[in-house]
This record gives sequence, structure tokens and C-alpha cells, in this order.
Amino acid sequence: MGNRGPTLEDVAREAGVSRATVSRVVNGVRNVAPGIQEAVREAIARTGYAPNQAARSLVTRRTGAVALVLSATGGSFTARLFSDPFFGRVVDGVLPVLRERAVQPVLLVSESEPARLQLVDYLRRGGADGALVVPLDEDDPLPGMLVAAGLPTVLFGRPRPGVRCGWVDLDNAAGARLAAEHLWAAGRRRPAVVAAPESAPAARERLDGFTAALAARGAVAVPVERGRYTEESGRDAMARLWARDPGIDAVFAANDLMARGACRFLAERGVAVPEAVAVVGFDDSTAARDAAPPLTTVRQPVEEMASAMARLLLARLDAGTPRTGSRLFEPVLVVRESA
Amino acid sequence: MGNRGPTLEDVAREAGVSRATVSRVVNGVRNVAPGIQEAVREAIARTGYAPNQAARSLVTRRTGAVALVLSATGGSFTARLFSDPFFGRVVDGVLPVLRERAVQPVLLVSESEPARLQLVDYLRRGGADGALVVPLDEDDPLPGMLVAAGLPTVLFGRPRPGVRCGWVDLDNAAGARLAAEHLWAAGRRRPAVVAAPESAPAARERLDGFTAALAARGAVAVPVERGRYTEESGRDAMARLWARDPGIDAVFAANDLMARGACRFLAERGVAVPEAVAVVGFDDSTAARDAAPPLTTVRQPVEEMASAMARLLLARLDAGTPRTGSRLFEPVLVVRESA
DNA sequence: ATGAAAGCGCTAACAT
DNA sequence: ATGTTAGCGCTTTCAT
Repeated sequence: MGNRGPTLEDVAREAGVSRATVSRVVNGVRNVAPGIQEAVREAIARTGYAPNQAARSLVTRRTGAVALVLSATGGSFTARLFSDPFFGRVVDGVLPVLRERAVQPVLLVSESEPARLQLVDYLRRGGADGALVVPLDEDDPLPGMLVAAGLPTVLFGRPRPGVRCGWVDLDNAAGARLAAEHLWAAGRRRPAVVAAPESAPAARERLDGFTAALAARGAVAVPVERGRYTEESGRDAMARLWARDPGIDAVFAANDLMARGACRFLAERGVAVPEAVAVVGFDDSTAARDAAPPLTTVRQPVEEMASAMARLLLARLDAGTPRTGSRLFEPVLVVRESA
Repeated sequence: MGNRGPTLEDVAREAGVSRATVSRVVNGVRNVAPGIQEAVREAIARTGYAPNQAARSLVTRRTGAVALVLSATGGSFTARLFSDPFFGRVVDGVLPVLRERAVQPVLLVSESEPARLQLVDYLRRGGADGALVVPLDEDDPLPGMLVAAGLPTVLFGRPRPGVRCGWVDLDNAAGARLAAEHLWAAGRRRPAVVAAPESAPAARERLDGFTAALAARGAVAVPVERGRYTEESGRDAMARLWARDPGIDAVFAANDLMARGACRFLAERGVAVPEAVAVVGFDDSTAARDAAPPLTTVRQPVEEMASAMARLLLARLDAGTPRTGSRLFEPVLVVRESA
């Protein structure tokens, strides 16, 4: 049930001043005599007053909250959501920026069509002042819907054409190129790829970037199998690759978890990593560092990117203009033991 | 920026009716002539109207949102939050129940002292109608703060004494007993425990329940090492146990992830599981099924418990009474290959 | 520096 | 079945 608590009026009466004065004190506006300020604060403490956000929002048109939306179009993805360190890193990057500005971060998950509709509704009604969206699939209509609803929005990953909003992204193709060049330079001539679902644009850039870099060096067709981001699916994809061609001498995986899965399969078969097969992951998540052997991987500065996303949104909210900036990040190859 | 959109007034003018009628249509109240309903719907579509939640909440004292709070007192726990399948299961259990009732689920994380304060403030101001709280540490003051603030609250795990609110919980001690009896019946006489941090009440019940059940059967002191819920920490704890006593013939871990870590250590040492050492996990998360070998584990019906938590809260919100029910769940031993 | 008063957009009596 | 009207609790001019 709602705040059946004390109102500004109650505090005002208690302190012997007007509502306006209490409001000024609560909102830290200057021009209130120190003595009165003190009296008001005491009255607030005595009454246990807490402002009613609905009433406040009604006039300020602000909620003081920002949504962090994790969205997928496919079925239940909470399993991935809460097992891939990637999302934790996004959250880690976003929280401090919002907290510093006393903006309440609100996590929303959109895992199905009805959920998406409900979520858009919630946000259109003013559930939050803006949205930071992490879409997992390219064909996700959510960003477009939010932008169309006029909600200030910033994406992790570039928006599809026609959707005008801010974004941060990694130069995924450049990252894949880094991996390809590293493997090539190490003399690997028969590389394969454990790719992610086609629906993810970032994943496609990684795959295309890798094969393109290799093709430029004269490599022939690179075998590709797809996983679903999990370690398990990476293991299975590697098994399929191996069944197709046990002559493979290098593997590039679209994320660290799948790279670990590939390593696991190879270990099961007694294939030495990196001696017989070199493995390169992507992200440089904690999963890469903790792997056995530690993974060589393409570092994606997720926390930084997430912080930038939050700052971009806050800047837009401050400015009040409908324009938002964007930022592209450069990947770095982190060489460990697996390649 | 706030909804600078059309208001009820605009729609009413457009449809040639009064605000009240539009409100009735929007809220699905009967007693509106079909023809008028139609006209209003068209006007809504034409204007692109979306209700202003702040205005609505101001009068209804409802936000239509419920918070799912993940709370820890220790430092950054988002790493665990987004790597332990446990939370995903909680979310999976809660979402459908809320969605069905058109209540917007809002995830809030409370990972530090300032975050906690900000969160309590947000909720006190009416950020959500109630809270489902998953506290990770026994000494977490958050549940008490929310209850004191008068917010309808239901916990995952029993509240500390003095905090009156609803809860759901697993009979952890019974689960540990199940594990102990299984191992004992299999002839294991030198079991050890990979426990969780002492601060978690559920974890303590598991440890105490296990040692108590064993003591009742005449077992001597059981060696204990603690992990931090992650696979990595479970591996390390197992390594310490092994260093202390390589005669161990069984291990009970406080969650599946740590059980996996224990298995990994044993595999590295060439110790056969379950032949030489039997391993029992806790939770029956996906991590148990996917482990090599598949884990024998104590099943905690997390999704069901989470659904129950949500229903308990909704029932209380419907009733408007300050009382909330609670529910204790019984664990089941799932026997697979590791023990 | 403080108070009075006018809304913000909506729902819910109450009237008709 | 529909319209009129009185607030919900707050911020914010505008006076003083």
C-alpha cells in the first residue's frame, strides 16, 4: 500500500513554517535561514517524512531513475543473463556512474514479446527518465520502440539503421583481425571459428572480421560452428569442428566462455593447448583469466563502455536536447598462454 | 525528459467525451457504451496517448511495479550475481508470476552501504509497491530497513529475529542431512565439507546440518574449508582439504559451483570421482547437470520458492493487510554420478 | 527569506 | 451511461 506517511504539510505544521519552506529544505535550495533549516530537519526526523515521488514527478517530470535494460528476442535468456560475466561487467560499469549522481539504477529484463510490450509501456508512462539498453539480437525491436516513444536511449552496440539514438560499441572487426594476425604470425594455417548466433551483430562482425583478415593473407575456407555463448555450447561446437577436421591448428571463439568450452573438449581428447591447437577468446572476462590454460583473448573494455553509456545518457538528460553522442572503443589483444 | 505527450484531456477533446470516460476506457472499467469505447480507442491511437504514471500513482497510491532486490553487504558482488545460476533461477521464478498480473518487475541491486541507503530512499518514496528481497548475508540490515519503512516485503530466507515480514525458505539442515545419510549409507566414513562464508545463514545451516547428522552416526571431526560460492574458490578449498588430509573419501559442498570446483581439483590430481572420493553438491542448478561427472546434489526448488515469494507479496498487496504468509520448502536428494 | 496559490495529470466519488 | 468536481502531494512562480 502507498505511503500512508506524513506529507510536506505535516512537516510544515510541525515546524511552524509553510510547505514551500519545507520543500526548499528538502531539495537543498538556498535562501533558507539556518535556524529554520534546523527546525525543519528536526520536524522531518520527528515525523519520519519521506517525499512522495509520484507527486514530485508529476511536477518535475523526472523520476530520478534510469533503466538498464537487458533484452533478447529469443526464449528464456535469464539462464545466459546470469551465467555470462559480460552482464555483470556492464552492471559494474553503469552503477557507479549513476550512483554518483544519485540516480537510481533500475534493471529491467525483456525476455519475451509480452515482457517487451509491458516494459515499453512502463517506460512510456514515465517509469524512468531514460534507458541504457543492451540488446542481444540484431532484430530486437525494443530500441526502436523506445526511441519512437521519445525516451532518451543509449545502446550497447550500434542501432539498426533508422533508429536514432546514442550508442557505444567496440570495433569488433578490428578485434577479430587482431586475433587472426596473431594466429597467422604464429604460423597457424588451419584455423577454425566457434561463432555466436547469427542474430547478434557484434558476433557477426567478429566472424566476418576474422575470415576477412585471414582471406587477405591467402587462407582458404575457415570452418565455422556456432555456439550459444555458454561454455557447454562452445565445447559442443568444438566437438563438431573436430569431427569435421582434426587437422585444425587454431580456434577463434566469439567469447571467452565458448573458448573455455573448446579448451575443455581438446583437453578431453588429449590435444595440447596451445602446442597442437591455439585458442583465442573474446572479451577478456574473468573467465579468460581463470581458464586452464589462461586464455589469450581480445579485450573488450566492457566496464568502460558501460560507464560511457551511462554518462552519455546523463549528459543528454542534463542538456534536455534530443541529441546523444556515441563512442567507438578499440580492442586490444591480451596474450596469455592459450595462443 | 518527462512525457511532454498528450494528456487525458487531449484524448477527451479528440474523442468528444469527458476525461472521466477516457479514464474508464483506459482502465477497462465497464459501463461505457461500445460506440464511445471505440471512439476513445481511436482517439488514443491518433494522439499516441500514454497515461502518466506519476499522476496515476498520486491518487491510487500504487506504482504497478514490484522490486526484486539482490542484496549483499560485502564489496562488489555483481561478479557473483552474474555468474551463479542461482539468481537466474530466482528471476525465472519471479518474472512469470508478476508478468501475469501485469506488475512490472524491477531489479535493484544493493552492493554497498551507499547503494543500500539510496535504494531504501527510492523505495520509501514509492518507487515500487513492495519488495522481494534476496539477502546474501545474515547481517544485512536491508530487510529490517524496508520493513521499518512500512514497505510490504518478502524474503528469500528467514528474517533475522525482530524483523516481521513474509519469507520462503528451504529446510537447509534437512538437505544437508540427506547428503550426509547418502554418503554414510554408501560407506563413506571420512567426509569433508566445502562450506560457504559464515555470514550466510543458509550456508551455516547446511554445514551444521551435515556435521550434526554425521556426529549422530558416530563420525569424528569433519574437516571444513570455505569458499565464496564460485567454482574457482571451490577448487581452492578442495585443494586445502586435500593438503590437510588426502584420506578424505567424500565431499559435501554448499553449492553446485563449488562442488564442480572440487571435482576439478580431484580430476587434476587423478583422483577418481566417485570411486575414490564421492562429491555431493547443493541446489541442483544447471551447473550440476552439466558437470563432469554429473553431480549428485540436494535439490532446492528455487524457481518454485521464488514464485511463491512473488505470490505471497501480491496476496498481501491485494489484501492490504500488514500480514504476510511464509512457506518452508523441503529439499530432495538428486542422485547422479558423483556420489 | 518566507508564504500564498496555482497547477502537474489522473482517479473516484457524486450527480445526473 | 456519462459528466462534474474535488483532491492526491509536491514544486514553483509570484508576492511580500
